[in-house]
Amino acid sequence: MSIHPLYSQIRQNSEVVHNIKVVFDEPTWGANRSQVMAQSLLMDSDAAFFPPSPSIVSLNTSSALRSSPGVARRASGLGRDHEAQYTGRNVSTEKRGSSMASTSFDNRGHSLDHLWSQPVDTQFNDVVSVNTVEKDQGHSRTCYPVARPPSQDEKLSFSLPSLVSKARVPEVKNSSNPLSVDRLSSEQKPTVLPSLSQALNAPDFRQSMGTKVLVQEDKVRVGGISGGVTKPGGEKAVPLSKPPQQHQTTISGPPVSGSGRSSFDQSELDCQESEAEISFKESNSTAVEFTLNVGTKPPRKRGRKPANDREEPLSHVQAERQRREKLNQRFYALRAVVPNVSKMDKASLLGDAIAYINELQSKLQSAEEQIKDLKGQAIASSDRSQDSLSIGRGSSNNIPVKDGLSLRPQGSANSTSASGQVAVGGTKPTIAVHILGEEAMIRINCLKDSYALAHMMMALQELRLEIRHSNTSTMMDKVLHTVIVKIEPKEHYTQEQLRAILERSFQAYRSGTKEDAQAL
Amino acid sequence: MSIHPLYSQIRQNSEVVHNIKVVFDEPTWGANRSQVMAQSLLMDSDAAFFPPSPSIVSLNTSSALRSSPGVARRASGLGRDHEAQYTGRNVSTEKRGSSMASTSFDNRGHSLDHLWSQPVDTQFNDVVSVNTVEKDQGHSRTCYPVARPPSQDEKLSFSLPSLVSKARVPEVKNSSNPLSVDRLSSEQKPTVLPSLSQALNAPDFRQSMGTKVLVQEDKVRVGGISGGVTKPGGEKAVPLSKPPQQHQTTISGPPVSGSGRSSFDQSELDCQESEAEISFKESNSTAVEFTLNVGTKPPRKRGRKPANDREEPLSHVQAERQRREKLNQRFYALRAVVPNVSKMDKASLLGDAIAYINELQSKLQSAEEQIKDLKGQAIASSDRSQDSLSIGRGSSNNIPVKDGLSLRPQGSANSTSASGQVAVGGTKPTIAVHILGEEAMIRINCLKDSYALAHMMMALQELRLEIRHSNTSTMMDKVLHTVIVKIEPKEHYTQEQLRAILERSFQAYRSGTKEDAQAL
DNA sequence: TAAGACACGTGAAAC
DNA sequence: TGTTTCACGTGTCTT
Repeated sequence: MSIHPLYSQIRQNSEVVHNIKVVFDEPTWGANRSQVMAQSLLMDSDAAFFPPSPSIVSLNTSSALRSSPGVARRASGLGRDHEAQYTGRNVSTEKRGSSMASTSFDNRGHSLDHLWSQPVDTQFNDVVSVNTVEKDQGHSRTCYPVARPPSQDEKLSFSLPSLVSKARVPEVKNSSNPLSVDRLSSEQKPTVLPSLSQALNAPDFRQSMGTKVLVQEDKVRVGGISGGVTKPGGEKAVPLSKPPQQHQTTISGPPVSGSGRSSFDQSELDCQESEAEISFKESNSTAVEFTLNVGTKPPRKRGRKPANDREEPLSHVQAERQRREKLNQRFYALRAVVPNVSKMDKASLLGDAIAYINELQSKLQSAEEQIKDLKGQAIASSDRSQDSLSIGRGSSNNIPVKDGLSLRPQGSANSTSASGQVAVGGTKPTIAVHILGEEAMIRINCLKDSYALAHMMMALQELRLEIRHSNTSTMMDKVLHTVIVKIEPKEHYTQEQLRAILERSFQAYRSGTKEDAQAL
Repeated sequence: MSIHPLYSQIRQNSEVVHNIKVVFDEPTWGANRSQVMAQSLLMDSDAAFFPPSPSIVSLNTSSALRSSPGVARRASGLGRDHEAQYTGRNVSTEKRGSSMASTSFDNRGHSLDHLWSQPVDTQFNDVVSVNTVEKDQGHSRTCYPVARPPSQDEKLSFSLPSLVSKARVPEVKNSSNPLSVDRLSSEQKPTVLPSLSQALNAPDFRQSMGTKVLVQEDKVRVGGISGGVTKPGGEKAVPLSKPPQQHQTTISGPPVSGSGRSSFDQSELDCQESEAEISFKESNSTAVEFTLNVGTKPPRKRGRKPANDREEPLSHVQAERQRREKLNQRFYALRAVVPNVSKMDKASLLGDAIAYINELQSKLQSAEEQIKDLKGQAIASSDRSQDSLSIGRGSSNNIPVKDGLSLRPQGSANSTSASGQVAVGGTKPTIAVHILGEEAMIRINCLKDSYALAHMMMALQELRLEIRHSNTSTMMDKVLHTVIVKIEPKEHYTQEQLRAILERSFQAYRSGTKEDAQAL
């Protein structure tokens, strides 16, 4: 084939940018992240993970109980780590392509992480990063820094002379002034850099942009071509300066091939004219991709997507980014739940998490065994006590007894329950009682409005059943209460008895409140 | 420069493998993994991570309560998915480089994953995977499928003609006969494939290996070079057949540069002769890396690391690989300890792990409380039985609730409360309110007997705050209620307001009931 | 077919 | 100083 000739030809243009891909995508990573973020992290896309229990709660409450120090340390560590990590990441991200960029973030306390998954319209980022991605830059450079055979045009589109990536500008790591640019950015689209080359060559242009738009600049030391790119503020970025060299500029419209699954996949199959082309691809949200191909090959058709291979990678990149983000989120969440993780790197984090899980498991196991033992013991003793010593202390234990009174079956007593939540009798809550040893698990399933828990609590109170643990979960319009109470050994109810009692007293309560309400 | 000449020169050899890196690493992913394996995984190099723990415990208990369907689904999926995923991954991994391989695993239930980190002597794997990694294969292919300029030798070492990767052999996904090879394999080291080429070209040689050694075969369609590699059964794999072409074989010794932090880092800086070299790198345990470089460049000095730039990237690559491996190990280990993880991808795995940890935490907490209670109770009862056990079974135990009412105030009665928690009015419960969005988290910390939850519920009911979630935990004589309520957007309380309201109404309740009680 | 998941190699950066 | 970690873009494969 004519590889040789082509090759030499290319060689002459060795300094030319073969392919420049500019991606305008918000970094989405805030410089400083706070605990808040951690929380938001937990609740992000898959809330499913954290079943009924709001993770936050468990965090503060249970873990606090369990290992406060760890938590505290974690918290501090978390903030720091996050910050460090994210800033780090941010920076690296910007730099990645080959040139540089700085980014700003809003410090509003909400994490930007979820931006990616955000429906776009709601979120706008002040951060504009112009990411010039030369595919295979690293590789190309590594392999053949100077010249490459043109063998395939499509290939060509990917190859980029390594030389390009050398010039770099000092980057702004933290744009300290976040300014509430979020909303503004969309308006600012017109503020485009005049020309790419200009942009690229002006190390400080960023300042001119103010906090609003931050552009990574690329110093592309290509033959004669300097691609101007900028201001993707809006959805549609407009290429201001066209590279001097021959090329067709193709601006692909809004995203066409969205994946559909992820909230944002503004993937787009921009046309890739093989020869010289500028494809401007902008994600439906903020990410804009600008591809400039100065190929040596015969001009590709201008139609949509030659489908050679370009478009794929694009949305692919986004998808991958998303995936990474999600994964990282999980890591942070994990960091949050595992005590003593502090700074650790991912591997260590995982290791710690595993160790922690094992620890918990073993502890739990031993605890359960212990419980079993104790219970067996208790039962034995209670049996004994029953038979013989059975106690009487009748009324016993409640100090607070005083209020206990209301218990009266006739719910009339406790007028206070104002709500009058018409807990209609119609939907009678179902009450299930399960007695195990000296504990009973009571489950009440009822409609949300019935305030069954309150009534139940009152009933339990009157019955002098000590509440060991309770849990309430709502689902749709139903609510499930689970209460674990301690039953005085002396009084052994059967499950059915207890259930009947509860139901009655519960009903009494309800009717009582209703009456009260009506009465009032 | 002499690029042209070089280029053409290379071109002639376009079909030649520029760089072949063969990594002897066991796939480490068993086709079918069992729980057992998980444990073994955990105990691998960092035993520290996994204390005494019986890893698999709670699966059925708590989760069943919470989300049985999900669990069920997951569980069922587990077997299948795991297999699929792992086999799939395995395959893909093998294939990755460019050529092919198949792998087998022992099905004995132990995973091979930990081989990497294993001290070798203890563990031997029957599984041998020959992984030919040509760096940048994908990239190279994309760019210049056929020929590349030799520009830099160092680059060269990484580049590999894409052509190579096409031929592929059917792979054995599941070696069905695991045979207890583990112990045997160490003995079998001698069983090496005679030559790489042979091994590579014989698609069925695997059968010959029997169940014991399974080799992924690579069909490297390189010019004349076929690299033969096999049988790493033992610690040190011995390169049997050397590629026909010129090359220096360098076998680097055991790992040199351990990171020190993680228990296992068999990182190693193998010497990388740039030109033609076979670097045999074997991790301290089982991982052996075999690198064959057929460069076009002038022979680099054979000394250690020319330090031009080759060693950096190389060891870097190695290090990164190692890191990834470690991370993956952790993932697998995690997969092992977390129940119901099934097929999940990494993100989901992490999510599940987090959920599981939360679950364990809460369970453990409640279990501990229970234990405490039980113990206290036991003590109390023993005390009681001593002191007062006398009494006959007074009213108690009667089914007929009716007596429940006996409740009559006058704390006098409460002698029973073993703890005698004088829930005096004195100890006012502390109420904390935290508003987040349209939800508020209310925490009440009070003495166990004060029935604060009942009161609080009533108060909330009156305030018409919808209860989203509630949780009650007891600890010693204290009880912590956590309630999450939904706040109607229209009525925006501040935290303090809400707190005050609650406190007031709560107090009112108490006094009210108290009054009632007194009144009665 | 298109989307998701993974591993890889690489540049940058932190301890 | 260098080892190690990280994120990224990409290719491959699976579903």
